Amino acid sequence: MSKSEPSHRRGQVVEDKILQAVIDVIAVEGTMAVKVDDVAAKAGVNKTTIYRRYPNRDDLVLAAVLAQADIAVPIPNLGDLRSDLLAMVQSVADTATSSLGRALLSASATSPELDAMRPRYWHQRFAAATEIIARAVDRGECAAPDDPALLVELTVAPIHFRASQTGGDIGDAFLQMLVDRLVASL
Amino acid sequence: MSKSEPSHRRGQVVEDKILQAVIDVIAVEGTMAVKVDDVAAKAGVNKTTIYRRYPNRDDLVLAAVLAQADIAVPIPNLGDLRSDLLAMVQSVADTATSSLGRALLSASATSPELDAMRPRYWHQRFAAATEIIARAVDRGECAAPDDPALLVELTVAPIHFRASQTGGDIGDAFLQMLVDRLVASL
DNA sequence: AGATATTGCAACTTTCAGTTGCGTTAGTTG
DNA sequence: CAACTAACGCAACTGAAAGTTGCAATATCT
Repeated sequence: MSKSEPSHRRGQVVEDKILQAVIDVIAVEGTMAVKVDDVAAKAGVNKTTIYRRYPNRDDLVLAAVLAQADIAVPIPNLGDLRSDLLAMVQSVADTATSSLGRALLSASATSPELDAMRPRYWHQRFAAATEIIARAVDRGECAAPDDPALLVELTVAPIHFRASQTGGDIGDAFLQMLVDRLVASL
Repeated sequence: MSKSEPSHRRGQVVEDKILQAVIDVIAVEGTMAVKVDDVAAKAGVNKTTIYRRYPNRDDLVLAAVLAQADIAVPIPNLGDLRSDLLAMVQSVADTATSSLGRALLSASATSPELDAMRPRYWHQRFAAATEIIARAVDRGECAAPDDPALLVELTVAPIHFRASQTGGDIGDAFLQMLVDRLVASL
């Protein structure tokens, strides 16, 4: 057992630099613009080192994205259902309009691995949101809904839809309207 | 006036073959799988000819997708509100799940033309859907809503959301639920 | 038929992904 | 501190696909 971490690693430092370089590129030019040679240069690392850690370009991009997505989605806790929902919905709107968010969440034009990652990301968010609702139920603010995840989904979808498709305005009025509809159905 | 089309063109025929070849590939394997050499082969045309018409690969794909997008969205008229809405919602689901539709509607910052086209596409669909509702109101099936376009938007968004983000199931049950919620709010 | 635009063809260059062998550096252990 | 070893740097590769160029062949219009 005393397997004292066979880690010979100066690795973690290098890995962080690499993934950060990838994220930097994605945020500005999108996932398609990520070139391994460029990443190596920006990270001050040799191309070979990258390929030693990630079998191919797609896996590299995926790892970077996952590292970003893993920063836990905060669960607002303001003590009031409407406030919590508004904070969460605002957070969704922020990522949906940020260039990094758009790059990460744009379907197609990416790798199958990224496609597989999106559902996990959203389930994470849904879990956070249902937690909000569960707390409100505990406080006696409202009745427990049949399918809280679905309600959250129907609330979040229009935000992403406007951001990625219609280009419609995503302002306070819109977000409040969505929250109102969710609360009304409780 | 007698500008008798300086067209020396045997071109239109060739152009159609090229774009059709691109569409064929997209429909099966997606936009990423489109290789200029392959397209040239499938279209029975030389690679040079393609590059004489389209400056680069992206513009070629874009041209093919835009040509497909111009086919008008049909407005179902089955004489019943629920039936019309279901048909329309089903049509949205079909395009959202087809690889051609995904190519059209995926938000990739790589083509401003596509970005500009998406809102128009959806407004066209919204117009068709509000037409459906307007007819139902005329028939006395329901009251006229404040903002029919918004209702349609909230109905369509979850479909596209599941198709492009969560990968959630888009079946009859889901579509009917969406339509039910729309009808209920009339 | 003759002029001209369009296409075919082949041999390029360029870019980027991914690989390989070997030398070098930096942690780990005694 | 010395030796061992994993991780890294370096350079020169291969391979696939994008994009280019000059010239010959062919279709279309007048």
